[in-house]
Amino acid sequence: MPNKTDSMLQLDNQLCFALYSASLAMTKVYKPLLDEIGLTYPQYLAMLVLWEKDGLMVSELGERLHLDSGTLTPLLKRMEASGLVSRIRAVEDERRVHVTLTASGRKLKAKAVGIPACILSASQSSITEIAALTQDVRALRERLAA
Amino acid sequence: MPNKTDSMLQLDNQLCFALYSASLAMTKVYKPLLDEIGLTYPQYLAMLVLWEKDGLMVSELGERLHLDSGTLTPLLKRMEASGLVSRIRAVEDERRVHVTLTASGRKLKAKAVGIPACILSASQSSITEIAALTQDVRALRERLAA
DNA sequence: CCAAATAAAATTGCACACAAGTTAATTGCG
DNA sequence: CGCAATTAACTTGTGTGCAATTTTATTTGG
Repeated sequence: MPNKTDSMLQLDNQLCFALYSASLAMTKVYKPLLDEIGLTYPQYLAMLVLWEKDGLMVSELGERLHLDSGTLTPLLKRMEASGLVSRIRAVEDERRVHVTLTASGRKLKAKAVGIPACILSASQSSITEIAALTQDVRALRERLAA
Repeated sequence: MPNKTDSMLQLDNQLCFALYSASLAMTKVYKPLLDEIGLTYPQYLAMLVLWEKDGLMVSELGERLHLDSGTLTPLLKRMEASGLVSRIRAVEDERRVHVTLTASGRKLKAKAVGIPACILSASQSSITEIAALTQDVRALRERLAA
């Protein structure tokens, strides 16, 4: 007979699995859209940050994305290799590296503007629902990270 | 001045990023708990499935976790190497591989029963809130995968 | 002023995810 | 029956995530 312990360990009762699989499903929806503009999904997130505010340090980008330099350094090197950003060591403090969009990187924004609407459509939800869920999930993340 | 296009491309308005960072934050909360019982996070998810129903084929496990054999085969080999499961080719159809818990793998469930309560505590939320959010996120995943 | 502490990136090693292609077994159709 | 199509798992190659360590630069305390 099923008991409370079993129920707690059931995959389908796990918020962690819902988040995990929803995040992977989201990545798969983005994949064909991002392939067209030559970005991976984490690279797209980095570009969103840089389109908002250019010239951030690696560590500032990391705070924004909640990722560390072990993840970002190779990712940014690949983005540099594909001509989207420049990585420039700061003259006033040579430990720091500023990540700056190239002209090509800035122009890419024009090709990305249609993506959010595609995702909204794929989600088959209203903007209101999505906004509410976004807030709930963000609030959860903040409590988990506290 | 900020316009609608900019707003749509803002990182903080993106459900995708909320899910992505919440899922990674969740993994970090599990990490120390799973380290104690020698599992990684995806391995823990696989064990949840097997504790519910043992002896599944690789493809059945994949359907349950929404992962393919390219991910599962090496993961299951590592779990086999650590003595938690056996991978046994079916005699009636030698393409199939059944994944079966070892005695050690079954015993591990007793060490894992406390984990959900730890996670609930870390989430600083009520069971009701978590259950509701789980349903919303699961429903989103299903719409995205449709 | 200089050694120790600190800070920012980069590096290394491991474990996912997943696309694409391979191998081996089974099925189904003529 | 024979063979093409299909299926299940495996393999290969790329790109994350992240812990742990290293490198280089700056700051700080004595």
